Amino acid sequence: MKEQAIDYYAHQAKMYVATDCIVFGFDEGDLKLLIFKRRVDPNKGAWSLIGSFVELEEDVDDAARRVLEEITGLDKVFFEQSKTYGKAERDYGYRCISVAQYALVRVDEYDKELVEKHGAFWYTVKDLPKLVLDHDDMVKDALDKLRRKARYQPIGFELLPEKFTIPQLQSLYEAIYQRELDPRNFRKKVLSLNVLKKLNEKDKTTSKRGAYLYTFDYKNYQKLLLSGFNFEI
Amino acid sequence: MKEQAIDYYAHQAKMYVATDCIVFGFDEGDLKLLIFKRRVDPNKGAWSLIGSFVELEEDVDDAARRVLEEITGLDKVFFEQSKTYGKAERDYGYRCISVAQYALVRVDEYDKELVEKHGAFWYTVKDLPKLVLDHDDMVKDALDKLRRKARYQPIGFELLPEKFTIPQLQSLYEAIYQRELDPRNFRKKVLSLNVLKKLNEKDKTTSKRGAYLYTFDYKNYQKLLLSGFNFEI
DNA sequence: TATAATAAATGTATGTTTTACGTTTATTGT
DNA sequence: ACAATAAACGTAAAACATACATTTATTATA
Repeated sequence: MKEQAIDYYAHQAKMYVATDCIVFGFDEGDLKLLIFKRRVDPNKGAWSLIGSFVELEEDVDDAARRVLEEITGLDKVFFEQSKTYGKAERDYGYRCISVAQYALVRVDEYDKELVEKHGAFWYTVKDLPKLVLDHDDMVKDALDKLRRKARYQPIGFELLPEKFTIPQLQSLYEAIYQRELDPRNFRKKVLSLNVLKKLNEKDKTTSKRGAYLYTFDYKNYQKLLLSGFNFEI
Repeated sequence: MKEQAIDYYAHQAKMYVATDCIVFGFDEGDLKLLIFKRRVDPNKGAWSLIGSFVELEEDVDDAARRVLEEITGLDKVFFEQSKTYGKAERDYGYRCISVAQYALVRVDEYDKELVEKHGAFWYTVKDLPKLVLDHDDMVKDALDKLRRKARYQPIGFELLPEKFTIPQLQSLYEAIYQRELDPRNFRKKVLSLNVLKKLNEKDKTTSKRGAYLYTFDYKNYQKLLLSGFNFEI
C-alpha cells in the first residue's frame, strides 16, 4: 500500500514555490510600500517585492514571516494571504509559483538600519516604479483586498502606532481609499462603534489645541463581534 | 550571468503543487457541494474534494478547470481562487501545497453519468461527511468567501438556471446565508438594482398563480458598475 | 496681557435605506 | 362558484448617511 502511494506521487511534477510580501506602511499621510532593488540574477537591479523561496520543511506562511523579519526586524506583524500566482510562464525559464501575502507594518517600529542594509525603501503607493515579473499585479490585487477588508475589519489600526488621534485615523482611511472624508461624520461613525479608548493625553504636533489620543479597544471589539454587529467605516 | 541565475534556483527546494476544487451547486433549496470517494492511495476510500496535481506546463487555474471538466463535463464555469494551503505537514509524508479554488455550477447543466462514473456525489453543505487532510478547512474558508462575495457581487446567478424566479433567487440567498429573508423586502431590494430582466413567462411548479421568470441583465450590470453604484443584497 | 490664528470637537437638519409588517391578486383544484 | 395558496404590491417607522455651521482649547505674537 505504501508502495502504491509512493507510485502515485512519484511521476508528478515538482515546482519551485516562493512567497512575496506586499508590505504596507503609513507615514506622513501616505500609504507606503516596502520594495527593494534585486541583488541577484535574474533581474538584478530591478525593483521587486521582498520575497523568498519556501523551504522544504517550512510552512508557506512562515516563509513570509521569515523574510519580513530578515528585512525589517519585525515579528508579530499582521499578515494575510492575498493570492497565489501560478501561471506556467510567470517566471521566465523556471516553473515557480508564488503565494503573495500582504503585511501591515507600523512604520515607527521597523528597524531602519536593517531595511537600508537590504537595499529596501518605502515608496508611496501612488507612484511606485515598475516592478519585476507580475509584482505589479500583486500590488494591485493586494491593495484591492486591503481596501475591501478595511471597510469591515479593523485592520487599519495595524498601520498606526499604539496611540493615535482621530484625525490621524481619518488620514489613514483617506490614504487607503484615496478620497477625502468629512471629519465630522468620520468622527461620529468611528466613535459610535465603541472600539476606541480615549486616553488622558494629547498629541500636539499638528495643532495648538492638541488632539486626544486613543487606543484600539480589543476587548470591546470582541464583544462587538459576538453581539453580531460589525465594524464598518 | 545565466550561470548565476541557474545557480540561484539550483539549490532551492521543489514541491508538489496541487489544486482542489470546492464545487458549489444549488438544488432543491439547498446549497450542495460536489465531493467524491478517493480511489487511490493514500487515503483510498475517504471523502475528498476533487483535485489534481498541477502539471509542469500548466497554469494553476487551468488545472482546476481541467479537473472540473473531467468530472462534470462542464467548461466555462465560474471559478475563483479561495486560498492556498501550504503547511509543511499538511500532506503526510510528501511536501505538497494546494491552491484551493471554488467553482459555482448550474446543477441543471452538469453531466450526471460522468459524475457518477467518477464516484462523485452532491452533498448538502449542512451535513458533509469528514473530508481528507485539510479539506474541511477548505470548505469552511470557501463558504466564507462565497458568503462575503455574494453580498456585493452578483455571483449567485451562476448557481441558478438562466431563467429563474424571484422566490428562487431568494431561496438561494437563504441557503447561502442560512437565514430567512423577508420576501417583500428581498424583492424590493433586488428589483431596485435594475439588473433583472422580466420575461413574459411564468414558472408554475410551486404555485397556481405562477411566478414570473427573470434573467440576469449583464448589460445593465455593466452600466451599474460604471456608474459607481454597486450590487449589494 | 489681549488677540489672532488654527485644528479639534460638537451639533443639527435633511435625505436615503432598511426593517417590519398588512393587503391584494392570479390561478387552479374541488 | 369558491377555497386555497404563493406571488406581488404597499406603507409607516426606525436607523443610518450626508451635508454643512458653530464653538472650543491652545499658543504665538502684537
